[in-house]
Amino acid sequence: MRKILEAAERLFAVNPAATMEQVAQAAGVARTTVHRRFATREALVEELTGWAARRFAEAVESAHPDSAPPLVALYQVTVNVLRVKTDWWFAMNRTAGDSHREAARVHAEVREGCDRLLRRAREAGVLRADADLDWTRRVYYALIHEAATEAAAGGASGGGDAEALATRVVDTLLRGFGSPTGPVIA
Amino acid sequence: MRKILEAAERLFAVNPAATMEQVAQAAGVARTTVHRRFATREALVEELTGWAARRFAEAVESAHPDSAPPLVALYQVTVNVLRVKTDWWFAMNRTAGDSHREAARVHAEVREGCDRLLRRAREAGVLRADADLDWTRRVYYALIHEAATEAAAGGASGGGDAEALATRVVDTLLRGFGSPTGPVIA
DNA sequence: ATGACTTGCAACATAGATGTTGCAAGTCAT
DNA sequence: ATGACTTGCAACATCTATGTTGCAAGTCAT
Repeated sequence: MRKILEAAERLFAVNPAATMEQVAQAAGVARTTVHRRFATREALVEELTGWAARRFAEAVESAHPDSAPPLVALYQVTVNVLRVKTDWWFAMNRTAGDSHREAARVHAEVREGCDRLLRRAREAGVLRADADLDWTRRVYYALIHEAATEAAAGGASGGGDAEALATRVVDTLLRGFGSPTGPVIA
Repeated sequence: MRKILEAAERLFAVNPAATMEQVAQAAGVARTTVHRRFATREALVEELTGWAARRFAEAVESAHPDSAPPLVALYQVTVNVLRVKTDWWFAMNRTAGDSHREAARVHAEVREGCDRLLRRAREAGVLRADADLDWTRRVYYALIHEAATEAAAGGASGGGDAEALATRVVDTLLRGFGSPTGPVIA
C-alpha cells in the first residue's frame, strides 16, 4: 500500500491525470490490487493528499518553528521539507483544495504556523520591518518548490544536498540576488 | 477561434484534464464547433501552447532585453509578461515540454534571452558577482508566476496593478526580504 | 497438510470523452 | 433572392478508463 502511494505521488506530480493502470505499473502491482486497496481513484487521491499533507506538516513541526531561533527554524524547516520530497502536495494543492478537507485543513495550519514564524523573524530583525508577510510566505513556498524540483531533476540523494539547497533557499529569501551597492527599484 | 483558445487557456491552467465539452462551454460555442476548428484535442493543445509561447516571447521581446539598461529591462519584461496573463504556459510547460516542439523551442529561446539579460545585469553591478544565473532565472520565473497567480486570484484589472506587481517582483529578486542589518546564512 | 490471505490475470460492464456525420437555421455578400 | 459559409443540435461510433467479479496460484502461519 505504501508502495502504491509513493508511485502515485511521483506520477501525479508529473501528470495529475495519470491513470490507475499507470499507477499500478509504477508500483509494480496489478491494477486490481490498486483497486482493492483504494475503492476508487478518488479514494486514492484523497488518501494521497492526506498522507502528503501529514508528512509535510511533520517535517515542518519537527523543526520547532515556534521555539527555535527564527533563522534556525527557517533553515531547518526548509531542510526537513526538502528531505520529505513531497512532490505531490504542490501540484495537487492547486487543483483540489476544496475537495480534500483534511489536506486543506493541514495545509492551512501549516500556513498559519509559517506566518507565525515569519512574524517572529520580522520582530527579531531577521526580516525587514516592512516585509509583506503574505507575499514573503508565497515566495518562500515557491523557492522551496523550485529547490525541490531541481533536486528531483538532478537525482539528488538527500542528505547533504538538502542542506545546501536549504541554505540557498534561505539565502535567496533574505538577500535576493542584488548587489549590495547596486540599484534598487522600490 | 480566438475565443476558444482563450477559454481553453483559462480552463487548462486550472485543470489540464478539462474536456472539450468544458472548453466549448467556457467559450460559449458548441463542442462541434471546437472540433471543427481543432481536429483533435491534441491539436487544440498544440495550438494553445504555441500561441501562449509566442505571446510570451513577444512580451519579453518588446521590453528590449538586449539593449535597454538591465534594471529597466528586468522591470519592463516583468510588466509585459504580467500583462499578457498567460496562465497556461506555466502549467503546460511542465508536462508537455517534449511533445510541443514549437513551444519548447520558443521557451528555450526566451530562456537564453533571459540568461543574457541576467548576465548583463551582473556585469552592470545590478546582480551580485557571485549570483548563480541558472538559479536566479528559475527564481525570477517563480516570482513572476506567483505574482501572476496572485493577480488572477485577486481579479486584477491590469494596467497599474501589473506595474506594482512587477516592482514587487524585481524588488524581491534583488533584495529579498532580509533586514539589511540582520543575520545572513551564507 | 490445511485454511486464511494476498495477488495477478482475464473477462466483463459501464460511463464518459472524443471524434464523426447530417441536417436545419442563421448570417453575410452579391 | 441566392449561394457560400458558419453554427448548433442530435445522433452515432469508438475508445479508454474505471470499476467489478471469479478463478487459480502463491505465501504464510498453524
